[in-house]
Amino acid sequence: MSSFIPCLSISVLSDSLIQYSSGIIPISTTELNLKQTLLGGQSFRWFEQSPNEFVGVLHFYIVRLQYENEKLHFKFYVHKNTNSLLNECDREKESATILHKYFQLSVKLEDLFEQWCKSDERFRNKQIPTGIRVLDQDPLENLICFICSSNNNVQRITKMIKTLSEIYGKEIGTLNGTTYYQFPTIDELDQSDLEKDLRKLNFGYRARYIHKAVQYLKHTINDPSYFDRLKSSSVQDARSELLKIMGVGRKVADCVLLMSLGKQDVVPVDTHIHSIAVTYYGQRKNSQLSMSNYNNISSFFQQLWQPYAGWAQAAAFSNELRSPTSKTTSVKRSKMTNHCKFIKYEKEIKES
DNA sequence: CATGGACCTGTAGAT
DNA sequence: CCCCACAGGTCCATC
Repeated sequence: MSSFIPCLSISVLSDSLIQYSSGIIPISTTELNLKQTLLGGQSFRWFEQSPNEFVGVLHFYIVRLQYENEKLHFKFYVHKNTNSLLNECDREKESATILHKYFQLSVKLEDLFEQWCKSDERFRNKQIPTGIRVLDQDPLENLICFICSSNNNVQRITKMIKTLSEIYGKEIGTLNGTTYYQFPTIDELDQSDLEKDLRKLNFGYRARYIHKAVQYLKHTINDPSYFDRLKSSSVQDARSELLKIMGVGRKVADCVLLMSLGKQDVVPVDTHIHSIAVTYYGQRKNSQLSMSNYNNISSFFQQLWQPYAGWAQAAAFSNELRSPTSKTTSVKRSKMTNHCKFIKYEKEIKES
């Protein structure tokens, strides 16, 4: 409890930046594992300043979070020209509300865990960490991030998104020597040379995807409430809409559905979840991730982990991720469990 | 339909 | 030091 205050006293703000609010949200470690949640591969906009301290950008705020003694400390910063009519107390409440929504704190993770333990022995045997929450992220930002994620690693994705924000997003201010930028809006990204420019910035073939996606959303869809519409659509309808976007395949679509459109039961299947299915749940080896295969694995986990299967996926996934810089590979895989379950499930699928 | 390549870039690890 | 495989996939062309 002593380390937080001194830490804050040394923060240096640029002239353009002002502290907007600060406060505390009490929350247990079983409900929130801050590091795994922020850096576990669902968001690419958070940076670890020191152990248990993170800085990122939410809307037009720079947000600083620190977890200590069962409490989430927060501080919000804004550009000085962002005028707010709220008094200090209301700003704190507003900030807490933003975090409450972002971390989806009305979802009780401990209760979900209890449910998952009943159906999955890997949860029961404590092979899955607690406190990993699915973040409710901005749809456009999430979409672009996961378009960038294809055939890529977290380190590089994070760098690309940082670059994208610096080039196209509005500057917020400089905190402790680092300048932070808002994620660009669709209008800010709507530039004729976007692909060419992104290629220069080493986005690779994803430059074309992003350019096409922006063109499509801005000029073909041209609807500010597009993502809101998808939120209130069924999973199937929303997914088939997302699949129309260049660079968005089934996996990216499912990530957007889960992480920014509130579809809590969707289980995105990537190489890691695929290999988890092979290692622990008896999926056939050497099977490539074909469409029917994807459907099988996704709906298997959906059944196994309901409700909020996507949240269980995030927890199960968190151990598997590794950046190319880290030597430590994922957790050692113990013996295969649940083998029979998957075989049985496959049979049931065939019969139905 | 299902399957196999190509696709950008950066880097850890082996040769 | 050079080479190569691989990192939260998707698109496109052929069976």
